[in-house]
Amino acid sequence: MAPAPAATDVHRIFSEYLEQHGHRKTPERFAILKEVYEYNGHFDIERLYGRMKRRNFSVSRATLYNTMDLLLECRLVRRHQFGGQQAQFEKALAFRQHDHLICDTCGKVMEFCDPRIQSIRSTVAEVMGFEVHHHALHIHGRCKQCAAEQQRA
Amino acid sequence: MAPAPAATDVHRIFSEYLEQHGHRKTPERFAILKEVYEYNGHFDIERLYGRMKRRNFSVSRATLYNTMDLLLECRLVRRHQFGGQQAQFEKALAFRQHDHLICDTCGKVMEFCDPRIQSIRSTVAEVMGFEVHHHALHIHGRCKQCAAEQQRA
DNA sequence: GTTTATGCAAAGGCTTTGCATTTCA
DNA sequence: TGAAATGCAAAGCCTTTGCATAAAC
Repeated sequence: MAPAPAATDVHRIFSEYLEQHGHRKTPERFAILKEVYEYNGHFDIERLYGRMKRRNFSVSRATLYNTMDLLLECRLVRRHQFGGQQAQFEKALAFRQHDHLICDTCGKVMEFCDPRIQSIRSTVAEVMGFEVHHHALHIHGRCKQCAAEQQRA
Repeated sequence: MAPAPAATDVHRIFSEYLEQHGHRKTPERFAILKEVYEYNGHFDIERLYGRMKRRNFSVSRATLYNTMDLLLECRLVRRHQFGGQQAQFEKALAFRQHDHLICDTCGKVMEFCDPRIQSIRSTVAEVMGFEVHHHALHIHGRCKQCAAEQQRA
């Protein structure tokens, strides 16, 4: 597992990305980046919006959406569509590649890693002539706790 | 691979499901089922709506959404969220378990099978104490054709 | 000084909901 | 006949867009 990058690394990566693509370095963009990287786990735009407002750095939802696009572009953030209609985000650095377990009973999202997914990717690339960029494996079901609760009832 | 069930099998499965759950057997429901099973590949609600209207069996969008929920419930249909905001559906019987390759350039969705995904499911169930119901593996990237086109340019 | 980003509010797209009408059992 | 399904339109979310204002370069 790669060492967790410091906040300054992330800042630098974003800064260089903006520079190389002719985007401006606005305080909003860096504030959002910072906020995103202080978040553990998944969050949606509304939650991020509320949190930044509470911390007295209000940004508009439009800017949040725009900036998330930039962060996705430079791979500092990942986007997921777990179930509902709103996208979930999470920081992309600092954590090794992982996939998701989704409890359809309580909505909890857990992470897991399995090296076999890498070999599947390689096989697909080879057999289908497909250039793999990324993947998402979602395993749905019922978590341990919910199964236990069901048992008691 | 299980033999492809005839239309009558599917009809019977749905019929029994409706009966056992105290739902009514309306002509709309069976018409939708039939339409869904005549579809090859993925489709969204709007497409299904248009197709049924053209074939002179108009149903409301509301009924389509309601009926798809029933079909999902009895596992005759699967729902996917590939990229955008609208759900994609496909019939669930007649095809073996498969996963999806999504070309982010042209939007095409292809299918593939890999037995290793089954062992991942088993491992997750065992190690995490998770009761697995179903999964979705989406591999994103660029398809052969789009890669070739890119080459020429 | 230009050009790009921000913020707000309006518009958009997909899905759900409410309610009157119809239909199944 | 009574309960449930249908259809329509309105409302709900999440997201995108348009445009005036503000800010970066």
